[in-house]
Amino acid sequence: MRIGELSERTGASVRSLRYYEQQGLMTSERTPSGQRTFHADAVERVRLIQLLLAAGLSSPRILEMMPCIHSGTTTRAQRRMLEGERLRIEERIAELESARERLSRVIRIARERDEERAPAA
Amino acid sequence: MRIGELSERTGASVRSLRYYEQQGLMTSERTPSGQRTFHADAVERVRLIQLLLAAGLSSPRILEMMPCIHSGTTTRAQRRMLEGERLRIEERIAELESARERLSRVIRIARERDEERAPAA
DNA sequence: GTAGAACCTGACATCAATGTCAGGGTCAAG
DNA sequence: CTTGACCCTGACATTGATGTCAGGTTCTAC
Repeated sequence: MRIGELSERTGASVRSLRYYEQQGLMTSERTPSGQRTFHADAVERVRLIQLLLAAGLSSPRILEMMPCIHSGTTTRAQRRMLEGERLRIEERIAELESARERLSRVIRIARERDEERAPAA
Repeated sequence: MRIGELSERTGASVRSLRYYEQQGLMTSERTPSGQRTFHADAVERVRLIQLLLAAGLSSPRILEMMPCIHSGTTTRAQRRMLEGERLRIEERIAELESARERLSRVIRIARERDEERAPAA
């Protein structure tokens, strides 16, 4: 498929797809005229890239872990890296949960105030 | 206390504290010579700002919700805003959890491979 | 009073993925 | 052959909190 279709099917912008390729995160073949052609499994790969990018991993990091993901084989250093990234994600989740709790508290209190003024039941 | 002490006690850089003030997120008094002076409760406030910033809220948003947080009173629009931000945080958490699961799977598989090669027990 | 630490303002730099524009090929349908 | 949609490269812009530097003032301790 061409880049436009891949974009549509993944939700990634055409610009982003070209960027991913430039970062070595994915490959494409080219037609004689130079247009990119992607295999069907590129869809899955793009989704994975987006997932990891959204989790705050840098593209060099993602590049680094691509072989681990595909082969299931890792060196000790790679294992440490993977665990380090997972830890970072977990810390990030904890931060977000803490902020969510804070917001929920504010919302709950505001709701109680509101019901005081205009009892629901 | 002066800005350096507040920085130490909150972990926020002096630069950041000045920025928060500039964004209207906090206030300070000034000595006759122009140096900022903060009240003790500024520590709590900075921690709150950092919590919300870390959760991805913009400083105008945080500014907007400050009165809600302190008074517990909200307009309908504010309520919607608060709930919207909470939703965004929850979506973000879901993204991160999904990435964490993906990484955990990779790590687990790598571990199994490793134990095949060098059985632990 | 003097040295050094801490403070002030203002300005510019940073990071990384993405948006956007310019200028120009390619391709399918009429 | 022409039109319009799609593609190409390359370059510059964006975002927003924070880092950093310059040039200057203030405070503290000796």
